[in-house]
Amino acid sequence: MVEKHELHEKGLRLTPQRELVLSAVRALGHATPEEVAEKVRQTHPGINLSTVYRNLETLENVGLVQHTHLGHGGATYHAAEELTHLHLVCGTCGSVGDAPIDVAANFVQNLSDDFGFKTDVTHFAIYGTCAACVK
Amino acid sequence: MVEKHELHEKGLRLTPQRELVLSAVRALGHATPEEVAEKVRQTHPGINLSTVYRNLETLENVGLVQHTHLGHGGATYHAAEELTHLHLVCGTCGSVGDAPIDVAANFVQNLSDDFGFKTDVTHFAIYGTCAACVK
DNA sequence: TAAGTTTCTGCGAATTATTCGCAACTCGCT
DNA sequence: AGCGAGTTGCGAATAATTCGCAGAAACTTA
Repeated sequence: MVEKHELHEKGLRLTPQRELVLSAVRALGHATPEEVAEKVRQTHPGINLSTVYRNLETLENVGLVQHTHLGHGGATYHAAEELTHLHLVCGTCGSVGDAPIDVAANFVQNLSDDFGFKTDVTHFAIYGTCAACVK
Repeated sequence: MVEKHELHEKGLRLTPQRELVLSAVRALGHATPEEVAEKVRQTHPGINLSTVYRNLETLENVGLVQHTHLGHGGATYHAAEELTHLHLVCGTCGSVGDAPIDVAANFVQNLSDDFGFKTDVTHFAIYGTCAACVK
């Protein structure tokens, strides 16, 4: 249980709810708080939405989870281990595709060279139209 | 009055409120609905927030205005003419910097070639840390 | 340029998303 | 076991955005 360590280091506890939220995020790939709650409730109906919100926040502080803004309103969360790709959000159908980070390597380099801006590639969503919707 | 034409073509009307919202967006560069409303109210206090929301939406449909998600929660709006730059959002200080579109040209090309994904460069925000905060 | 039609506006209420306060509970240390 | 601090559930509080309506205004046409 890797996460136990991370949590205890910061005086935090490993509760069943916290574990469930984390594994839901891992299972879902990327999901909104609402979706995480729904997933968790499939096995543990009693869990409160507030708890999900709070745990997502806590897990993010610890670095086990991270969030991204995928366009519309809400944030979506990912497990930290899976942050090895970009998100391609389709404005037409709403789907979220993945692309390896290195497609952006050049771009990130440009921003760094020209503006001193250090891009957090994993945190941003790329907006456009997916291949399926282009037709 | 260029916008009159755009509106009438789609059976829409040019109302004072609509004009005010548009010029507020143009004056502000980029702003949230709330900020637009505030700006408009400096000269015309009676304007309703709902009206601002509705007009931003309408103006966007017509193509005079466009919105972007700059990270946090809400959308921010820009005049269509000014959409010639990317937005570099600093996660540390919250500032929004600009960069010319062509820094991303290569990146956009990659996504198109490799994934058939047509990126809307003007619509997304790039998240990271600005030069000032890197130090 | 007056009348008619249809889109807008203002307003308040309804939604949706997220956060808070608090008492009861429980995790982890001793 | 027992204690103290972090957590949970729950309901209420906020914040952000959307809706429904009735009256007001903007085009169109004659």
